[in-house]
Amino acid sequence: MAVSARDVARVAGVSVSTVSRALSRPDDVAAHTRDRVLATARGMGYRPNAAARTLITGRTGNIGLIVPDIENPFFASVTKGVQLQARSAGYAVFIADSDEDPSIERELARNLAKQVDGLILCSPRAPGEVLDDLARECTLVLVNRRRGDIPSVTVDNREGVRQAIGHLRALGHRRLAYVGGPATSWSNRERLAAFLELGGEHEDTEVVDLGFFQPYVSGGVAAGDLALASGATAVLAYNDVVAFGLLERFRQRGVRVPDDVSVVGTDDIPVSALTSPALTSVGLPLVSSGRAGVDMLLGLVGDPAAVPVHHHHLAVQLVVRGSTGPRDAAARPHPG
Amino acid sequence: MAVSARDVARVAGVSVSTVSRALSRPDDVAAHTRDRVLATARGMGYRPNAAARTLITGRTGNIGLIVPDIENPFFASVTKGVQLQARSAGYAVFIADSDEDPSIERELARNLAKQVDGLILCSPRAPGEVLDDLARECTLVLVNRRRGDIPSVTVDNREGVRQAIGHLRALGHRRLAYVGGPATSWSNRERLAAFLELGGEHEDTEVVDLGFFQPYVSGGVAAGDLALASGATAVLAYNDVVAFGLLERFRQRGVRVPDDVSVVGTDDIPVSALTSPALTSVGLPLVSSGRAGVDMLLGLVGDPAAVPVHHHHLAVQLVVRGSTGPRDAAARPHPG
DNA sequence: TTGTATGCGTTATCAT
DNA sequence: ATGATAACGCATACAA
Repeated sequence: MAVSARDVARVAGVSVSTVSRALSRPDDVAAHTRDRVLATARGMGYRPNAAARTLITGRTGNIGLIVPDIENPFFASVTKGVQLQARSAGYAVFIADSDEDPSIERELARNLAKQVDGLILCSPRAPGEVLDDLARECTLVLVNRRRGDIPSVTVDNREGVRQAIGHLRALGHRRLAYVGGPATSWSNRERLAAFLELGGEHEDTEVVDLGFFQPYVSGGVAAGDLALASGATAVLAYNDVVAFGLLERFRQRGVRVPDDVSVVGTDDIPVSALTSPALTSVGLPLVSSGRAGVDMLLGLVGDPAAVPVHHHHLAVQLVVRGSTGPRDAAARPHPG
Repeated sequence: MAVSARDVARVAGVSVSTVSRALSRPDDVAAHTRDRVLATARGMGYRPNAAARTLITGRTGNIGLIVPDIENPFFASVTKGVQLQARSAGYAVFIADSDEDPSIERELARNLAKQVDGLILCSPRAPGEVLDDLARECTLVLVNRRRGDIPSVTVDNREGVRQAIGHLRALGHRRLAYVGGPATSWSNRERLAAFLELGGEHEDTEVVDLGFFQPYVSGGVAAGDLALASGATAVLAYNDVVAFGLLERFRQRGVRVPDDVSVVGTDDIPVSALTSPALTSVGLPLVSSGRAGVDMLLGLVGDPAAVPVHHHHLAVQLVVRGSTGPRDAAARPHPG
């Protein structure tokens, strides 16, 4: 059986409340008593029972994180950030993987809600109304999504698209295509809108929306032929994984990247530096997003009177690698 | 404020005990009473307080998972398996990321121990004594590592090495090199030993141990030149990420894969299918390992009298892709 | 400064 | 079959 505060009290010759105080409010107890109690506690390997403490204080010292797929490098990186920041603040983290099924995220959230001080929701595809409901039920922070006044951490998708378009135009590309993610994805809606609007600002540049695709390699493979048929010389993909699918399909078709067509991904997940060619990508601060989400959440739970409207918008930075090149590269000599 | 069993009892016109029973042991309550109570509870949005329940039952309904780095695809996949199996069993999972620092894993484990029914430890590098200590303090299952009588889920590393060597010999390779992971890694010790022993069984085949390397891309990059200098025509890497480093360094050096040298990775993480060339890899059942760990753990907590010695050894399967080819390929014409 | 007493929300024991 | 009551381990208000 585990050692309780009562055991420590008995051995140290004090009352349970003194043991409790010695640990949670050391200043309220005499120095010598405190030292003796703490020494005894340590010697006996005493660890306060979290359940009992939670029952009375109402605080758990835990936070919850819900992601669609922990195997997806995007969410793995966000999770990393959450982990790092939570630990440095002394919080433990529950994590629930919805396995890409938005319909169960609500239930997962409610299950966790009772055991955490707050919840971080990284849920690109859950219906907005579900987010509203959950925000009413528990302390909530959205990551990579914004919905009304729910506290959220987002990235500057519009600026990312702007950088990508600027980069491609500087390389001479004048006909650009966008390979979208799921129609229900919040980020995709933002990026698509930005692509059409910002692309349309240039008289000499045409933009093509190739439609919605699954956010997997298969989605990119499926979009590959459409991209070629569109006449675009450069393609921006919803995310890096879709971009990998494009690279794969282009390779199958004998289309060279970047000589024949340039490809830009989004997210800059760690593996994007390793493909061949390495992927030019709109770099999102994934780990930082997780950290910022924790900071925001702890700020909210720390001060219940804090203004519930809070948004954090993080900067993005295009990372240029081998998958983008000049439009006229095909006309120049190349190895092989 | 949240609705408690007391509130439900008042509304339903019964006692708290009946509310409790209606939810946890429905058979002990009259059908019509039960239905009324359950309907009321649902209507009021009642969710039992986990902390209070834990306090009296001693069970949390949670399990803990400790991994060195959630951003590493290997651990992300294991985590996925843990998630899936835990959820299907109605358990929530705490996850702690030690950020590759084995010295804090013990503390992470102890922090979690109080809030979980059992712990899954995926810790390739923690000292064995730490594992022994933890196993004494809480219900523990090791994944991808074996230590004494601590319940564990492992994969057949030896068989994996055997398949890799067999594959490479079938392709005509007779001088094989092994690029190791960290000296402290349990898996690496297993694989290295198997490599030296199994390779030595063939009169006509030489095996070379290139030493220990960091389990990152940088480790593979660092090993690349040694591999070439060793005269080996095929290289087996500690894991896929190290193999990526080899591919990168070989590309820099103008060495073609698989024409000039063949490369085999280990783990078959999802991204290994996406590189160019795609990576031949000893496929480990990562998701299944996580699931098996949960099964084993729940078996242990379900029956406290269960025999504490339990091991699960999972099969591996070499996945052949583009990074391995015949030894004499260089002599044949090739594109370019 | 320290001890005593109360209660957090639930389950378990014992009456009824 | 149901209700009253104690107990889980701790934190806190209050008394000393």
